[in-house]
Amino acid sequence: MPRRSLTRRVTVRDVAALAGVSQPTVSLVLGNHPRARVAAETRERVVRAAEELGYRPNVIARGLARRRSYALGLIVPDLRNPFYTDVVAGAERVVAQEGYAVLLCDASEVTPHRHLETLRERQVDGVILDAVGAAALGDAALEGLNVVLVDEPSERWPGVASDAPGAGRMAAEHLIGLGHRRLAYMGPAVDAWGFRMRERGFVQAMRAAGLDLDSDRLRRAPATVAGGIAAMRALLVLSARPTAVFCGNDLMAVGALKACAAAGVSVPGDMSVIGCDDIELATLVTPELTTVAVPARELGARAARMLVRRLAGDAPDGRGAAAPARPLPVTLVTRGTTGPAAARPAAPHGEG
Amino acid sequence: MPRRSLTRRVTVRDVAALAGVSQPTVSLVLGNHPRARVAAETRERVVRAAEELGYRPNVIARGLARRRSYALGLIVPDLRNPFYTDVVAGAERVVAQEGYAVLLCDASEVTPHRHLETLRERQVDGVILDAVGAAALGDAALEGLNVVLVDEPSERWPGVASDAPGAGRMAAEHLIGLGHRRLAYMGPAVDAWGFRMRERGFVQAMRAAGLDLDSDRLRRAPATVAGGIAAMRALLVLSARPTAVFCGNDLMAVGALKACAAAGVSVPGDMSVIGCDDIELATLVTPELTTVAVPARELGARAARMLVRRLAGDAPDGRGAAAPARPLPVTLVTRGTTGPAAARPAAPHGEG
DNA sequence: TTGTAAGCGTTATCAT
DNA sequence: ATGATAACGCTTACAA
Repeated sequence: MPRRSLTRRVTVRDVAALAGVSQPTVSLVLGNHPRARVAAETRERVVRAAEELGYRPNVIARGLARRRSYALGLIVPDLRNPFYTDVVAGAERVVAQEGYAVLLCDASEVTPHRHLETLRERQVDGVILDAVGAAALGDAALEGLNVVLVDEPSERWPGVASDAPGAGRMAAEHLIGLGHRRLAYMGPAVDAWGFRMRERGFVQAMRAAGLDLDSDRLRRAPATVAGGIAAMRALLVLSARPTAVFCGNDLMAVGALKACAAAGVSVPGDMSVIGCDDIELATLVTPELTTVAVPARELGARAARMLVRRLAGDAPDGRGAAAPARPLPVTLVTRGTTGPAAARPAAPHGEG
Repeated sequence: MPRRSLTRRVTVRDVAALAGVSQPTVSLVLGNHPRARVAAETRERVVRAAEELGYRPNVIARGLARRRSYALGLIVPDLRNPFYTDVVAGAERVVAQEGYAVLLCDASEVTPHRHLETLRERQVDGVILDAVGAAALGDAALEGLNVVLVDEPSERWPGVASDAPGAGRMAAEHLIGLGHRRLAYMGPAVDAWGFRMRERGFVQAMRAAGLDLDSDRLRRAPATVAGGIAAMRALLVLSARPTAVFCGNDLMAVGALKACAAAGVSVPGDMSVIGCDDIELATLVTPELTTVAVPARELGARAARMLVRRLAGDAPDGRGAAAPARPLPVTLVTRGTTGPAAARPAAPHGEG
């Protein structure tokens, strides 16, 4: 076999030589150009030569010449949150099909700014930002990049979003429908559109039902399990303890559950808990978590498709969100952590 | 401000022009070459010019010239398993510090072969393979690549591994120490070193204690929650039902827990369950999962360091595992899902 | 110490 | 239909 693995890399030149054609001809044939006008017989020879030599195009070189890297950046808030790995999976698949590579960036390890910097240096053709606060990034950070936003609508950049206000509304209506009147919300302080809207939708639906969200019952904490634990602990010691709580995401909700268990508060007997996202974990806790399902994969896939399409359409720096795609619907998933409000609200437990 | 964002990209040439020096000089200064011999005053001018123009090096072009891409591939079995996202996080941090980018590949979405192909085309400087069965990949797939293996020791490639046999042994000893005699194991059928060794260590420790692993009590299923559910279901209907089971990883263990709950089998009362990995999820189920902790981040970090070092050392295709680093220690984490064996083994439950 | 020239592997624009 | 030739942006001898 004519493997020349340890020697020099095989280039178009080698292929050209073997096929007995000029080097650019090879490029024409192998560049899978749709309508490359080259004689069938020539093409045949080239292809065969390439195969025989085990030729692999050098994407780097191609990128340099075409002034495209065929690489995309994808920045997510935290890969340890399964929700985002789902978004990634959705995007990755689409993007791979189109021949792009993905530079995955975890904003919890390195700041978005630094990531953007790196991505720029690597000449990415575009960037998907998922809930990393694009607005707060400053215009310069995104200047000249092809950007698509996930879950942070903007006038400036196109993107896709889930129906976050709807999620909050659904949570509230579900709880209120169960007879709860003293509701609470926990979510992160970060200025992320998704969380803000979930909260807003929740509050609005409460208002619509004539209920108020006392400031004591609005807890700010990181959108993690630990944050959920902390927030729930704070809620549990309130003199007017809520009977139900909506958590900004499932991770927090699971933390809330843990805190209840630790405090001997029964769920959903004494406390109803509802999350948001519907990650796999939601079905792994006991009781299983009631939550509002957000289509993570779909979010990722759509964003990717949108970006890829834009790149193909040669809109190098196209401003403005095109057709402001309407939000992806979310759905209530009733499971075991929400139940009817007790006849009379439970008083704070004594210790023991 | 002299921002020329929408115009042509800023290149070394522009910087050279503004600084009034030749283009290679700029390259010399900005290429952060350790001992680049260039007049302090010149360097100063260049740096200032670069800053003023907002110059950003084009990593692609640099790669082409240096015949290096400063990109690494990282292939993991499944990003939905938090264990692997931890490995990724560990690697990512190290690698980012060294100025490399990571092309993340999920072997559950696309075959390792295709990933390798893509990575080759992108001229990655090296690849980290985590438990994707490098041995079974065939020599050609890895030929000419700089490879580091995680959790699959090989004569051919260097790598790092955890003490998988030790994990199995610890699990067995823990269970046996609690008085269990009828043990079971569940793990995937895939030919992955880690799982094989966990199993082997488990079985050996049983033998050492004069116990046998009946084939009925050796269940093969995917290393997922669903797999764990299926495997546990099968165990529960055995006439000689085990009193304790070691699960190949935590995901399976959680599945096992769910299956027990669904069947009304109390854990650890009627069944002890021990997992392996110690992912965050282990502390989120009730009762919390007893497991053997494997240092995921550390595995990723070490592999990355190993690879980066090799690349720096200019060992383009260095064969052979260097110092066959000894395995990273694992530790038993006793939590709530294991307990003493019941005085007399529980008979299979009737229905009701 | 600095500039000149050549080249990295491709693609693109011309003539032919 | 094909083949020279010139980029792409940067690095790296080697010459000045």
